[in-house]
Amino acid sequence: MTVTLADVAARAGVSAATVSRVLNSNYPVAEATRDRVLRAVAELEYVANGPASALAAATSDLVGILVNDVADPFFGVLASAVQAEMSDGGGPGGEKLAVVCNTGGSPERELTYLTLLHRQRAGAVVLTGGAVEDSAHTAALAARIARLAAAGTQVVLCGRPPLPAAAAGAHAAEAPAANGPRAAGRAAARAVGAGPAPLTVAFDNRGGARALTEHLVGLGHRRIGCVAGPERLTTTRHRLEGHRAALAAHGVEDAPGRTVHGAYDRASGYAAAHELLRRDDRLTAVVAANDTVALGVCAALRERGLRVPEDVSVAGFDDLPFSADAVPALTTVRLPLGHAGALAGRLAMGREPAPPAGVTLLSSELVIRNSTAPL
Amino acid sequence: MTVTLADVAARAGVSAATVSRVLNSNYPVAEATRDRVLRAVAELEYVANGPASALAAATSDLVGILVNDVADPFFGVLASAVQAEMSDGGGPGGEKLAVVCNTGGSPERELTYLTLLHRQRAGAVVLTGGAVEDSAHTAALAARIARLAAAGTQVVLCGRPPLPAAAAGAHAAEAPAANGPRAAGRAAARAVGAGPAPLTVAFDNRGGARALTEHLVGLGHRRIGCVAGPERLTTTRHRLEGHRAALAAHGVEDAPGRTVHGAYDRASGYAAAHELLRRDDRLTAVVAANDTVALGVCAALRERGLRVPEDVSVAGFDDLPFSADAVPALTTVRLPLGHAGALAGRLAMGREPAPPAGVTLLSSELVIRNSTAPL
DNA sequence: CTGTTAGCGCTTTCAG
DNA sequence: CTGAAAGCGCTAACAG
Repeated sequence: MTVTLADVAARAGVSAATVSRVLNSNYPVAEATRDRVLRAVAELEYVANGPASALAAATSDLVGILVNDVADPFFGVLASAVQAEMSDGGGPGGEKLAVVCNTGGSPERELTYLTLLHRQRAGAVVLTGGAVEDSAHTAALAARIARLAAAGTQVVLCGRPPLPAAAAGAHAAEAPAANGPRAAGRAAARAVGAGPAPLTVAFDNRGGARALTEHLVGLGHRRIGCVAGPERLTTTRHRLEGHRAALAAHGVEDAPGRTVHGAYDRASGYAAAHELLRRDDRLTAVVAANDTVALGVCAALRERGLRVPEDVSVAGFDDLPFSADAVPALTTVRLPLGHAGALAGRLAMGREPAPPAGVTLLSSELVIRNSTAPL
Repeated sequence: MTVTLADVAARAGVSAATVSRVLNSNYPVAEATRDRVLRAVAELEYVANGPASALAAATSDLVGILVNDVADPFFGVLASAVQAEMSDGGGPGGEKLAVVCNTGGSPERELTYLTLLHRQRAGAVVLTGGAVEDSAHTAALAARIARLAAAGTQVVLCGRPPLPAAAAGAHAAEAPAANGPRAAGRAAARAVGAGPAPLTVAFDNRGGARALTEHLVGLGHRRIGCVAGPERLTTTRHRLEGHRAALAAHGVEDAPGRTVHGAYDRASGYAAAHELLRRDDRLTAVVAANDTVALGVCAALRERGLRVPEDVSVAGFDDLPFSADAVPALTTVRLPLGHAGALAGRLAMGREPAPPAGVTLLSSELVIRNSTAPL
C-alpha cells in the first residue's frame, strides 16, 4: 500500500503533526527533528496525498489557466508566461501545479473547466483570450466566477475585458492579504461569502487596431478590406471598433461588404481574402484579425497573382514570433503577451498588488514592416 | 459557507449516501429520488468537493499531459489532440480534468510535475516530446514513473522511445531531494505492486530523416549541412542517425563540421545556418531539426543573398501547419501528430487496447514541396 | 517545540 | 432501493 504521513511519523519517531509541520514549513520545528523527518520521507519515498491535504486545509496547490486553443501560438506564449510565473511558488514549499486547460473556444467547455477547477478547489484561475459576448453565457460565467471567488479562488482575466459590473457580483471589496495566515482568508471567505474580486489584464485592442488602420490610410489606402475574428467575441469587436474609428476619423467610407468574419486561423484568412476580392477586386489593403489570419490572406492573394505589398498591403495583429519571418515580414500590432501573462500570473498568486479598480490596460504598439506599402 | 453533500441530502430529504449514488450513477437509485436529488443539487448550486471525493475514493478525475513547450506548435497540436481525447470522459459522469503542464524542456521540472501529478493522484499521465538522454535523469524518471504506475496511474509516452528496460526497474536509484543526507534504505519501494505498465506511442524519426536526406541526395546534393536539435535528446539522436544512415547508404561523405546542434526554435536555425556557411560556404542543402528551425535557416540564407531552393535547398521536419504556407513552401517530413495524440489519449484512458509490447510506432511521410530542388 | 484531538466532505460496506 | 457508520490521509487548534 502507499506510504502515508503516519508511516513517516512512525519511522521518524514523531507525531503526524510534526511531519506535517516540517513538510509545510509553516511552523517552527527543531533542526534535529526536521532532519530525522526528512530522512524518513526520503527513505520511504513518501509522496503526500494532495487530495487529503486539500480537504483538510480547504485549499489546494492547483492553479489553472484557461486558453481557447493550445495549438495557437498566441495562447501558447501567453500560457507559457502565466505558467512560469505561477509555477515557481515564490517561496519554499510553494510548489504549485500550474495547469493549462484547453477550451477550444467553446463556452460550454469554459464553464465545465471552471467547475472542474472549482471542484478541485484550485487556488487561482487565469482566463485568457477574448470572451464570447452572449448574455446567457456572460451571466453563467459571472456566476461561476463569483462562486469561485466565494470559495477563495483568485480569478484573473487576461486579454479580455473585465466582467460587466452588474454581473460581477455585489462584492468588489477589499484586496485579500494573500500572504497572511491562510486561516484568516479562509475564515473571511466563509463568513462573508465574498472572496477575492476578479482582476483584469486587458490589451488595448481598440487603440492598436485604430493605429494600424490609420497607418494604412496614411499610406493612401481607401479600399481596405477587413477580415475580422469570430463574431460575438470581445476581441473581435474591439479591433473592429478601432478599425472603424480610424476610417471615420479620416472620412473614409466603410463600405458594408468590406468586412468578413472568420475564425482565428489561416484557413479563415485564406477564404476571407477570396471572398473579399470577389466582392470588390479593387481592394488595395486588408487588415486581418491576427497574424495567422494575415498569412492566410497573403496565400490567397498570391494565388490570385497579387503581390504583397505592391498590389495589396496586408496587416496582421499580435506580432507573434513568426510574423517577423514571414515573407514579406508582417506589419502588425505588437501585444505584450509575455508581459501580460507574467502580470496575470503574479496577480493570481497574490504576488503583485492589485491595480486600481482591478484593471490594468496594456498598450499595444504598431510595428511597421514590409507587408504594407504606399498605394 | 460552501454547500456540501449533506446540505443537498437534507434538502432532498435523503441520506448523503444516496446523493453520492445519484451523482456518481454507480448504483441503482429510484427514478423519483434521483430527480429530487438532482433538483436539490441545482437549487443549491452544489459543486462537489473534488479533494474529498479523491480522498475517499482514492482516485481523482485529474489527468495530465506534459509538454516541453506550450508555445511550440508541435506540442500545441499534440497536446490539443491528447486533451480532446482525454477530456470527453467517454461516458456519463466521466468528466475528466485534462490539464497540460509545461516543463520548458527542463528535466527537473519534468520530475517536479510528475511528483505533483502523483500527489494529486492523477488517473493518467501522458509525457510528450523527446526525452533527455542522461542516465541520472533517465533513472530518476523511470523511478517516478514506476511509482506512478504503482499508484495505479496509467503512464503513456508519446513522441519518445519507451523507457529502457533496465531503467524501468531502477527504483530508488535517484539522488535524494534538495536537503537531507543520502538515504540508505530502499526497503519500502520493494513490495509495491506493479500497476499498469507504461505504454508508448513513438514516431519513426529515424526513418523519416533517412527518407528526407535520401530525397536530397537523389536531387544530387552532396554537401548537406545539418542543423540538429538539442544534444542528448532522443528525438535529435534518432533524426541524426537517420540522416547519417542515408548519407552512408549512398556513399556520401559526412564531413564532421557539417552538423550543428541547437534548440528547436527559429533563432537556433538562423544562427546555425550562419555557422554552417562560415565553415563551408559551398553547402547546397540544409536539413533542419524541424520546420521552425528551417524557417530560421531560410532567413539566414536570404540574408546572405542565397535563394531557396535555387542556391540552397532547405528541408524541415514535422510538417506543422505553417510549413505549407511558408515561402517557399517547406519540404518536410510529416508526423501524424493529431493521430498520435489521440491514440495516446485513448491509451491513457484505457479506451484503446494496449498494443503488443506496449509500443506503437507511427510512420512518417516525406512531403516534397518547393524548398528543395535539384542541384 | 511537539503531541493530542478533532474533523474536512465524500465514498463505501453493511444492514435494513 | 436507501440509511447508518466507518474511515480515506492530512491539517489545525489546543494543550503540554
